[in-house]
Amino acid sequence: MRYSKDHKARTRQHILEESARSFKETGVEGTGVSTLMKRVGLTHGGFYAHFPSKNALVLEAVTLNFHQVHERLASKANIEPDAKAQLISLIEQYLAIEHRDTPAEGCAVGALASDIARLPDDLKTQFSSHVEAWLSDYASRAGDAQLGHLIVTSMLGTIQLARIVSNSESHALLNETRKTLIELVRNRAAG
Amino acid sequence: MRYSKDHKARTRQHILEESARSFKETGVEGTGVSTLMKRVGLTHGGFYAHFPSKNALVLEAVTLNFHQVHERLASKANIEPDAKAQLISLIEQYLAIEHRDTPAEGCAVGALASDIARLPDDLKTQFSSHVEAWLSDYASRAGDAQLGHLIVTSMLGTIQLARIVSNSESHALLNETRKTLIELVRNRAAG
DNA sequence: CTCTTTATATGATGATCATAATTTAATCAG
DNA sequence: CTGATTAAATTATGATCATCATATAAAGAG
Repeated sequence: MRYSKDHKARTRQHILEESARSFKETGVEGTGVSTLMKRVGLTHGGFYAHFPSKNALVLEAVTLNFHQVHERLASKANIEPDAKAQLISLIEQYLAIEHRDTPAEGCAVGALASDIARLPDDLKTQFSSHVEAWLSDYASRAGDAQLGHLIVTSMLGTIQLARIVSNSESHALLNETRKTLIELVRNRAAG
Repeated sequence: MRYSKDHKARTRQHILEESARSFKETGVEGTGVSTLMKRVGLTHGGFYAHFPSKNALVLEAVTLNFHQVHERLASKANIEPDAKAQLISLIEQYLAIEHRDTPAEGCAVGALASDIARLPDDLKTQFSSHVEAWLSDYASRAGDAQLGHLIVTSMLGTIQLARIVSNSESHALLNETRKTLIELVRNRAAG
């Protein structure tokens, strides 16, 4: 069953995208190679033609997806005229009900923070720079490292708690953190 | 091998404590019943004399441990003379390097947020009230729901990121969030 | 001192896991 | 249009998973 030249590359990409979704939905340990390949429409044996191990896939898929999602958020935010409004848009998108309810389409760290923390040290080292980039991106957008980091950590904690607590509490928590963080951005010195 | 009257109760307690540690170390899916029972010093078959299912254990162990750990933090904080100093002590303990480095002894939500979010709905519903109690405890300690919730969400996000990023970044992040949150507590209206 | 009770142990069940060797079949080179 | 190449499928590996039926043996009752 040989396919066209770039078919392999497209299949690889398909595995990467589908696995990112799977990991975010059911966790890294909760997603088996065979289940994953079934979702891609292939049998599990073929997996090892594309990746040397499941862990190699985890690293690549989570990294790629983390960037894709944050680029998606940023591209929408960058429509806003100034840095302050852009940062507010990022906060609003991250703390949206829609983001809470669709972890498979959302931020990989928000969905997988605990799983990532438990990854083997070498994988974690390879991934950590991207999280650090997230922190420093928000620090520079806020014009203030302290505020930028407060926004990232609080958004992360909030979306995770919002996915645990009851619906009414969850709704209140999202709204409240959103309001709090936006207030802090608005009240910061200089525009 | 029958043992003394309350031996079963003590074994059950031992399973609860050891499993909480295991879950926080290697995740819910990463901890098998047989591995767990080995840690307790028993074979895996006996598990079902104590719990109807692994999920039942997860709920009970995580709930119990969550309370135990937060009571431990509170009892140390309550040595402080006033509410403000107590809240600051809670923040300092939660964002300590020691807490980052010993997830097995630390806050269950901090170690298992992603896993808890993926639990079956009925378990999540049973657990959610305890997380809500955490939020409202800090809200009342801060005398301000907005500030209390900002503290909890930011502490949670911070400890998780601190367990992912590189050591130097991690150290800086912990120190900074600690400083930011304590500042916010100090500057709040009224004492 | 024997008998019943029951806490723990043993061992089996069938599922699913990650990995990999082998086979099949479709494309491309000659 | 034949033959080498190779993407994907099949099938096998041995480990581990959650669960449970059965066996063992020690404690407490008589």
